[in-house]
Amino acid sequence: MPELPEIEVTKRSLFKKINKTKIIDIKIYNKNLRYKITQTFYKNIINQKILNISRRSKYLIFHLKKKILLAHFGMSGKILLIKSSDKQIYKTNFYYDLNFIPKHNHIYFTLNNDFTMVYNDIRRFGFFKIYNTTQINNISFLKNLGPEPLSKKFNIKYFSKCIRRKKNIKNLLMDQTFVSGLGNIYVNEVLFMSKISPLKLCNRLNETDIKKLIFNIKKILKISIHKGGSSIKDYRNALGKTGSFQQFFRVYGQENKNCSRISCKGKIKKILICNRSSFYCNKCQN
DNA sequence: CGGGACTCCTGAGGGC
DNA sequence: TGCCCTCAGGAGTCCC
Repeated sequence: MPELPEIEVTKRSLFKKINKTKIIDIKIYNKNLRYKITQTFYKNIINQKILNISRRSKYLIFHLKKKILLAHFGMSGKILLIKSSDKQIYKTNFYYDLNFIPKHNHIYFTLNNDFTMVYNDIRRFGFFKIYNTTQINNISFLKNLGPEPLSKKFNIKYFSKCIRRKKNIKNLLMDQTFVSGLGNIYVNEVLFMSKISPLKLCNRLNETDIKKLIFNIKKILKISIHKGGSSIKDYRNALGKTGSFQQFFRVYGQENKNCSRISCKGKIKKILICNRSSFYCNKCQN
């Protein structure tokens, strides 16, 4: 599920429902995520209150009383809340029945307000890790991340400093140390909106290009968050609702279709860049 | 430094 | 129905 908008939408629904609650039970059904769940996982976070829930890039951060619980969803991870006393609303599909443990539900966190937070991840590329609160500024996964794309730090001055590298723009935008939170879908859409080829080299971008890229990155992320993220296969927010931004994709997954720009007679092409699919219009993206 | 190939893992979908 | 192949929102490593 995992690019910035989907994590942000998940964070917001979690914040609304389980912030300030206490973790009163943890059940681990599969320890083998991206990193193995350690023996001390349970004892480190049991009976701790969730003081805050935040997001950095594609990471979710649970600020507990004594620990930091860091989560990353990989390619297919998601978090779902089950409310045991309100099955009428929340038992909308197989993820939601507390009496049946589906194959890919790996961790259940029972909270003291009747909600259970379930981590589901088909491919198990996601992970949970625990840190001491004093380590918050020293977490390796967070330390090297570039600025948040929606922050003021991500501006023309910063961008201009980074484009002297002889690298293509697709890879620069995918590089989490340059800007953190963009993934394959949104990079494709941003480049289309900016009329820039994914293969264009960074050192050939002019100031207009940079302005367009920054503007479209911020705009597309904001719209997607507003639409509840993109549900391509089965992304849901923590309350089981799908997002709708996938209806607005103009290039991602649109191979061989005509370009959606009225005046453009181009076709959407698919190429591989660093083994990831890149979709672009062969006419209007240069 | 940069990028291509490959890895982790499971499931969906297409072709035959 | 079944088998085989390719591909998928991430990200790290190895190699040239």
